[in-house]
Formats: sequence, C-alpha cells, structure tokens
Amino acid sequence: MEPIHRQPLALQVASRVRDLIATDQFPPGTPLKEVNLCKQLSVSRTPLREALKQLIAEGLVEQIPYRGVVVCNPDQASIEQMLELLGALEGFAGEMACLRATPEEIDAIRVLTQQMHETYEKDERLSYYKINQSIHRSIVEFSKNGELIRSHERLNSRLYRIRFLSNRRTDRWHTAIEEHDAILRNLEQREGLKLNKLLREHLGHTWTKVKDLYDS
Amino acid sequence: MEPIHRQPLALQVASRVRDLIATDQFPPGTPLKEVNLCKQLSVSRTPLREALKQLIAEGLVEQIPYRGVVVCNPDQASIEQMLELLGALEGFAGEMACLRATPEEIDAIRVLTQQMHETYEKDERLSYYKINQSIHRSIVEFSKNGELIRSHERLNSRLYRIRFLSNRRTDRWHTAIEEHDAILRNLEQREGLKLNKLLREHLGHTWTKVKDLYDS
DNA sequence: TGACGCAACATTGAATACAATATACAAAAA
DNA sequence: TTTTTGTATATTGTATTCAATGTTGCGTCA
Repeated sequence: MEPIHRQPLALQVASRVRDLIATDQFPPGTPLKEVNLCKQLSVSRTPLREALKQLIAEGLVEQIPYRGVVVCNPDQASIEQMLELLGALEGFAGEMACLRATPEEIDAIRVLTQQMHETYEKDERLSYYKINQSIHRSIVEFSKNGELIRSHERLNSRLYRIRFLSNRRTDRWHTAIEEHDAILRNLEQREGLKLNKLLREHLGHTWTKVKDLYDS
Repeated sequence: MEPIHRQPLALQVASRVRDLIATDQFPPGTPLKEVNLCKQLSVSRTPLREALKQLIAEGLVEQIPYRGVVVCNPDQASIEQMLELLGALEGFAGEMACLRATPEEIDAIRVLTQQMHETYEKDERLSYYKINQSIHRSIVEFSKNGELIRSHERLNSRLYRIRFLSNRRTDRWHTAIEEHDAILRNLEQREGLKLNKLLREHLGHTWTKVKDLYDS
C-alpha cells in the first residue's frame, strides 16, 4: 500500500522559496535575509536555514559566510554551460526513450505536440511555454532512468526563469515548432541517435535566443 | 590578491560525513543519530543538521520524518541507472574535451595512462583505482563545462564506495586497461563521437562488474 | 497465551538565546 | 577636505532549550 508522505517544514519552505525565485519575485541578487523571510513565511530560523542549505546545494542561491545568501545571478558563460549540459541530458534521455518508451507514451508526446501547434495558431505564449516544458519533461521521464530524471529536474528548475524570459521573443517560435515535429517523428521511428542530436541542437538554439536577450 | 576562503562549520561537517560514507566507515543502512554524531564530531546539532540536509540533497543519505537519516543503500536498479547516467556525462564530456582540451592537457592524460600500465605490471590495485579516477575526472574537467564537472563530481562521489568495492575483482582488469588505451587514442585524434561511445561502453562494463559483485 | 493499551523513553522537529563577524556611520586627526 | 579608526548596529553562525512524534516494553484483560 502507498505510504503516507509527510513533508517536514524545511522541505515546504524550500519549495516555496524555489518558486519565488523561479517566478522572478526574488530576482537575481536579492539578499535572502533570514529574519525577514522568517516573518514573511511564519517559520523560525532553523527550518528556513535548512531549506536554504538545500537551495545552495541545488545551486539556486549562493552563500557568503557571515554575509548571508543571495539569489544567484548566473552570467552568460554559466547559462551557456547549463544549457549545454541540459542538452546533453535531454539528448541522452531521448536516446534512451527511443529504446524504452511505450507506444502509449509516444502517443502522449504526439498529443502534446499537437496542442503546441494549437497554442501557436492562437498566439498563446504562456500555454506554449508550459506545453513545451511538458514535452521535454515527458521525454526525459520516458528514459526510465530515475537519476537522469532528477538531474534534469534540478538543472531545469535553475533555468526556469531564464527560459521563461526568453520565451517572450517571438523570433524563433515557428522554427522551434518545426523542430518539435522532427523530435516527435524521430521518437516515433525510434531513431535514438538522430533524436539525441536533434535535442542537443534544439537546446543549442535556446541558447542563441537567451544570448540575444542578454545582448539587447 | 587571493581572498581567504572560510568554511562554515556545516560545510566542514558535510564533507567529513561524506568521506565517512565513501570509505565505508558508515556503511549503507547506518542510522546517523544526531546526538551521537554531535559528540563524535564535537559540534552542536544545528550545523550537523544543516550538513545532513546537504547530504540529503546530494542523495547520499535519506531522511524519514521523525525517524532520522540513514545512509542510502542503493539497489541494483538504481546503481545501474547511476552508472548509465555517469556514462552519459563522461561520454559527453569526452566529446567536448575533444573540442576543447589543449595539447598539454592531452599529454597529462597520456602520462596518467602510462602510469596506469605500470600499476598493472606491479599489481598495485589501490594506485590503479586512484589513477583511473584521475583520468576520468581529468577528461571531464577538459570539457571546460563547470556545470558538467560539478554534476559528474556529485554523482561520482555517490558511486565512490561501490566502485571501490568492485575494484577488488581482477577479471576485467586487463580489458579495462586496453579500453583506456583506446580512450587515449581517440582523445589524441579528437574523435569526439567515437570517444563518447567508448566512454559510455566503458562505464557499461563497470556495471557488469558491479553486478557480478552483487550476484555473488 | 495473545492482543491491546498505556506509559516511559528515545529521537527528531522547531524555536529561541547567545556568540562571532561584517557593515555603516560618525568623530577625530592629518 | 580626506582618511582613518572606533563604535553601534545588523546579520549570520552556533548552541541550547522546548515541543512533537515514534518506539519499546510491560502490565492487564480477554
């Protein structure tokens, strides 16, 4: 029988702060002062500090001894590296998914890709963004490798904000959708190596989009 | 001038406990009771708890609410998944290293590979193990991708113990060295894709060795 | 004899108190 | 006026205390 999962306070605090960072309510550089946050979240310092330790381990915030923790502000170089790694992870996941995904799971990707087309027709940016995320997350899940899934999840959450911001740009929207069609096709035909390459390139294009955002 | 890097107590505690787990002094299943550890390490519970939170985030230990944290005892399936992911990371790192490593860095790999041969001739297991680790770590470093390096480091530390144990087996020793020669050759010739494949297979073989260990 | 309930103990979860360190600002000296 | 230095204040680092929860074992009752 399914055991009951309890959430220690520190975990709840961690995910709350994570969200606040992802949604840009705590933009990069924001100092996370313990006493302030304690009051805002109505918890004491101990669970908050434990939560922050987690976020530090995740690389979302950084700590300077006796000067507190601040929200990380990754520079262009590290964003490029993160996207490169994300591409490697998703590419590999796609390759494994070609071996391990069930037909039903591939159907699910097909449906999502179709929905993505609809959001494009209707010019719904936010929906597009969410469906896009779903597709990528699903592909990774279908690799059936729990470690890979967790690594991807962690890295992706650090890029959530930056990808959200770059989603505003409409330049590459159409091309991105075409790429998703190709991704779907290669998954259907179980072309692992090609899918791997495609996904890596797809993420590479994301980087050029983000770069433009920074340069402008 | 080089700034002084201070280490908060929690960080020091974390790396100490990490080592204790890696060296099997805290074998899987060991319950890490806060008060005991506090006395052994002469710190109070707060920094210890923060350290444990980090180790939880790293996946080295797991926490059950109100029942404390215990050293993780990964089953065969998750070890296989970890090694699969490690192979993907190292493979990708190798591919990038072919693009980015300097000739001097490749020389360093050549020297290490030569030393590895010597440990084989002299039948020095421990040295072999350490040099092997150095080679793999170096290749990852030469990818020049900090995120990749950190991810690899984290995952590798979780596998440290299991790989150390499987190092006792002498079966595949010779083949492993031949594989390292091939890895060196492909790095020298900047054959990124082939090196990627080689490294993934190399790690795959590690899995069969570990599996034997479990089955016997 | 076995199952249930209660109580005492052990252990973790959370909050608070105290110490160490850094920053900011003002006063004094050059 | 500028620089320096000391002090006050804010903030984090660590220790300790109190509360909540889980476990164990004994005794009682069917």
